Amino acid sequence: MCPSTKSEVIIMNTTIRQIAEQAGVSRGTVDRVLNDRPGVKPLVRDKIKKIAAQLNYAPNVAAKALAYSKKPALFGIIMPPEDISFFEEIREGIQAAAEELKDLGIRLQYLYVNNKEPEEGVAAIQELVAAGVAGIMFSVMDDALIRENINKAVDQGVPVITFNSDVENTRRICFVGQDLYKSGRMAAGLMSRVVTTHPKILIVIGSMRFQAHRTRVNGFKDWLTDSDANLEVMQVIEGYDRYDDTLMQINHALSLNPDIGGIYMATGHVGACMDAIKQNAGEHKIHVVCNDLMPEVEQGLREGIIDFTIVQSPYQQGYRTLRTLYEYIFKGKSPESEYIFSDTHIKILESL
Amino acid sequence: MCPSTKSEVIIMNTTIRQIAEQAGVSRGTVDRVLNDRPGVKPLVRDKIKKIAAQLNYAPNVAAKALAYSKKPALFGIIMPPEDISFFEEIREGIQAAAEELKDLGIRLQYLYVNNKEPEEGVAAIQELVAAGVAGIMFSVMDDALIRENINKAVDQGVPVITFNSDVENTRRICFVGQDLYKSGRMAAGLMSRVVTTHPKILIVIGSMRFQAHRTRVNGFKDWLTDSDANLEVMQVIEGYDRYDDTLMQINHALSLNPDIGGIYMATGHVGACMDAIKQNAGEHKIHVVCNDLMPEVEQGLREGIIDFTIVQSPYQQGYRTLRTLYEYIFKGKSPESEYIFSDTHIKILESL
DNA sequence: ATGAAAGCGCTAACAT
DNA sequence: ATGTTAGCGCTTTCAT
Repeated sequence: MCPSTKSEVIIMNTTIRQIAEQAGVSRGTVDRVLNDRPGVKPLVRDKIKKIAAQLNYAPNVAAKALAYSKKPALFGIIMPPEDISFFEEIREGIQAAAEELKDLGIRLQYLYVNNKEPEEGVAAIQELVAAGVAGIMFSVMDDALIRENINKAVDQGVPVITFNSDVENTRRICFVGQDLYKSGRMAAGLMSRVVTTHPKILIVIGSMRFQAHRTRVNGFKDWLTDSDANLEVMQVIEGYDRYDDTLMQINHALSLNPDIGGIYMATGHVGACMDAIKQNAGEHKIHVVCNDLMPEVEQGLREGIIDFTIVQSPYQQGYRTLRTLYEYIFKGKSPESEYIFSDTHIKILESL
Repeated sequence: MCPSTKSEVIIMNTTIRQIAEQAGVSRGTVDRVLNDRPGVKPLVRDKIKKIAAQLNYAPNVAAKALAYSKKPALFGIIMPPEDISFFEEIREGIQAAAEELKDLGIRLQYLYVNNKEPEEGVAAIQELVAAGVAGIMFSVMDDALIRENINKAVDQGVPVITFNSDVENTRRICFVGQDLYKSGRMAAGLMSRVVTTHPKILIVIGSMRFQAHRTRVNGFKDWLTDSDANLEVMQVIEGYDRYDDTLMQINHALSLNPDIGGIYMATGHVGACMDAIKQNAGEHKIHVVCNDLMPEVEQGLREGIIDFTIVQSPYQQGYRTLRTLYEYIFKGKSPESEYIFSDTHIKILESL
């Protein structure tokens, strides 16, 4: 037999028993220290912590899971109602992770809150903390009240991970979500490949007041600056996610500039955009690049109105958030980075 | 507080103890039956199996892991050497899954074999079976000798999953790999979006004798038939993965047809293709769509020679294969389908 | 052929 | 403040 190489790594993990022996205490005491439970003299506590660090201790998750199996740790999830298609996909990712962690001592508690009222989000956090959750996954729009309560939860020993939309300037352990800037850049790159004859571009968003919307626009514009493509952004339309406003403004822009060759629907009402294009069908094709994969977008791809859509792997966001929280709580492993970006992918009709 | 819905599912799993009680035997006997160990009267065996099925028994992985922790189950991995970039990514996926399964009672054993000699693959299988592996991940080119030995392993109770390249007509439990046909279709869809003025297309592959290569070509051509795009495949070039052959043939084709507007590098020597294009630079741009993300492709994207590349998530292939094998062995869960396709994604320069 | 029991690493309840 | 011990569900060894 030829160059068939072998590799076998035996990892003998350290146990609390070993730590206990080295420290000259019982395993109960070690357990107390390692899980920040009260009732240990500070001096002993430090000693044990030092030994644990030295021995590179990491808990055995199987053993932990088994011990927890009668009374699993509760993981709280706060997010908008299921009937939003984007969040449904996130939820599928969460469920997939939960399935893998099924026997590993965890239980989920979903709390669906309206994204508009911070008070609901606050109430949800408090309810979960009171219920004794081991950690929280949180996805509600930023707000001072929310920030305050996230920090309060953390102070009470309940780690929080934000996902999909971040709540910055808090002590959440990390954020799992999309790379908005990158998606803006990719949109520009795609646009430059399909828009050849009519280089004037329209960008449509909800509002420049939202950081998320601005970031995509910045990504798009920065790409134009960096590249030598001759595309030109005519106008950034704010449609406030309303059909009428969006339709009217796009109509207006298109009638004023019949030579617009592309529209980047960064956010906002896709249906309105598609209708506007239908109403203004001219001699040349108007190319459309947008984000996410809502039903209207799928429809647009099928009709050939939308060329590309850039998706942000919502499934992956759900999956990674739960797993990251699990690793943090059960293995004491902090995420590598404060920002965990989900993959940014391009989809066309043939991808479906 | 408003419409905040709750959901909490408590899953009380059945244990071998319960089965033992219901069957009026000891847990040891149940364990023997459930793991197909010898030493149980057929009558008792059937009874226990029936009860287990009725109670919808599934083993608790944490408990199983803990019991195995002193002597973890060995998972064998047979694949081409690490220094192939595609397989390195697959390996990263395998390692990521292994990391998650770290405390769950498994250990990996890699065997790197040359993809060209079936005998090496056979020897590897036999070596692993002799070593007492619990299951095998296998990725070596199809061959009668290989097929025979895969079946032999299965007969000896060692489940096999093929990945990346399948070995058909065997009793492997499933195949994890790319959807070649789909990637061919997507390539055609992309081509139609960027090739506008010069609709003649060249397809370059290694050889039509390989099913994998044919399948992509078929996907591409079928898409053309189904759509009303006016693209036309001029020629399918077989370059046998050799630089010289590929370069010469493409050069020949391009000089004969200066109006070729696109090349689909389905497989084969990308570097040769890029050089041919440089040597034949004409008035119009020749658009290139290819597969995978080898270093040359990345280079091509940066130079603007390649428009799109379609990737098949090798990382995901590695990850999913190991997890699927684990679920099969430790949870007794068969994959939903015989074919598990990794995601097919489009990448552009801005994706990198 | 089958039963009994020890042990895997950790938690939690009880004892000191 | 700290030690002791009984599980958690499964595997495995030793008895019967």
